[in-house]
Amino acid sequence: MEPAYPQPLVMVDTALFTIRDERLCLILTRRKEPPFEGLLALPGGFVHAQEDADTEAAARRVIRGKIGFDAPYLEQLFTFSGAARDPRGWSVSVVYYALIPWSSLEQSPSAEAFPVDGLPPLPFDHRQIVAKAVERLRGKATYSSLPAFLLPAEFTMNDLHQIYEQTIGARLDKASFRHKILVQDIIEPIPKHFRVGAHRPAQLYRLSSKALTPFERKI
Amino acid sequence: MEPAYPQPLVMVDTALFTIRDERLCLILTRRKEPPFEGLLALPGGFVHAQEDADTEAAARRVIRGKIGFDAPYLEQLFTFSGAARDPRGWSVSVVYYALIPWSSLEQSPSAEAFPVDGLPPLPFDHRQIVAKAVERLRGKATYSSLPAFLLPAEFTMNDLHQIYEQTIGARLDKASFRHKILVQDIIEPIPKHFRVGAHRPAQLYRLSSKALTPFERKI
DNA sequence: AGATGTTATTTGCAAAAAACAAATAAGTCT
DNA sequence: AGACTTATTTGTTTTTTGCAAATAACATCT
Repeated sequence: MEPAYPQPLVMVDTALFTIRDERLCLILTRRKEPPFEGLLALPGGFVHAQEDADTEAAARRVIRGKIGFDAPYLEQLFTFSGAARDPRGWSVSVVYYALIPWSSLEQSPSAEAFPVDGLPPLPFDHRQIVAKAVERLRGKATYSSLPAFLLPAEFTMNDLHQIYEQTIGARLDKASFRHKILVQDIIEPIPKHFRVGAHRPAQLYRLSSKALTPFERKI
Repeated sequence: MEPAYPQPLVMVDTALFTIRDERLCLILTRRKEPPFEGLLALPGGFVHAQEDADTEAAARRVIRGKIGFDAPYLEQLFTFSGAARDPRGWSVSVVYYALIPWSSLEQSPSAEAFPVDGLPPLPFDHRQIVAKAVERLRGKATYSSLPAFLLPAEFTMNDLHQIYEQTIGARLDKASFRHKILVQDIIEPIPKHFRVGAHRPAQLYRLSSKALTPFERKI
């Protein structure tokens, strides 16, 4: 009934996205133990069947340990497995990705953000994991409000526009973008709230309750 | 270094989709061992770190054991975990879903297909797994050629149209559908091949090499 | 105060895509 | 041959996009 086989190692890893200086970045952590001690890597750890309700709870524990609070958006990405990915033996890693506004990270000093297009060498199969995470984020950005979770609670249409351009990695027409976003009802203007500056004030928006509904699309 | 905790059970489960009598169905298997002996369930099994290169290899092994050949389309769906999902204790199940043309299933007698909207009671958290698998399939159908993998190698435009309607669960205009599919280049007509019947013959198509590229879309 | 610079937001129009309705094509069956 | 049925194309209307330019709103400078 119980399998006679030795059990594989079960762990979680996390890809924590943020946008700093208008660039898509990942939070990395310096490993304090072997293997790969001293190297920068994705934050992760073993799943403790006693304390963790499930792997998502384990991921949340890891993230809280790293940045000190919960990520506004967290989603399971993919499960990586095999004998080659970890020198300690055959392992399974359930990977989660999260979106975190840089504004909330600035105070936690332990969190260092590295642009995804200029990452240092990563241990294990973390390079592959990052590739998959970026691909997923890009993919979802084209038909959902995901990128908005990289912004603080209040943001302007331009903030949103820029963050979509960053995550998708392409130029988007301003007028069309504005129209499509408003039609989707994923954000709502905050009455009488504007960001003031040296120029015309910009309307501030917040996510609406429909924010997580994927955009309507039919084949 | 190695965790002091008892290791969780690691298994794979599979959601095997097919279309029979114009209805979206799942292949279920009757459990031969406790727990839930005798009940119908998703095909699955333990991951054997020795024989399975990774969880995808384990899934393929399970599928081959069930239907006797490889599925034309296989993709990781999600990893379910927790103490409550299996009476034997805390477990992780990496779930894969596959698309299989009914035509290739008709000969293997062990494969029984049940319409997804009329499934029998399922053990473990298999009900949840099914829900997630259907959701994923529906989602991907709106922007990819996935449903085409439920068809045999040669099919008509009407076959394809019906299968999209089935998986998406909505009506699609025939003329628009035809145009969009052809523009995407995911299928190609087989020269001089037609399905003949009591009426006007229908052009036969096959998947093109671009079949797996998701449709182009911008926000 | 008024001119100027700069960013935000709206408007208008041409082009493309989609939805809808209907006609035409190509066989079998009687 | 004519009726019937399904496949495929065509045409028209409506909606969405892409692009360019105009207008709005403020701070700052003169």
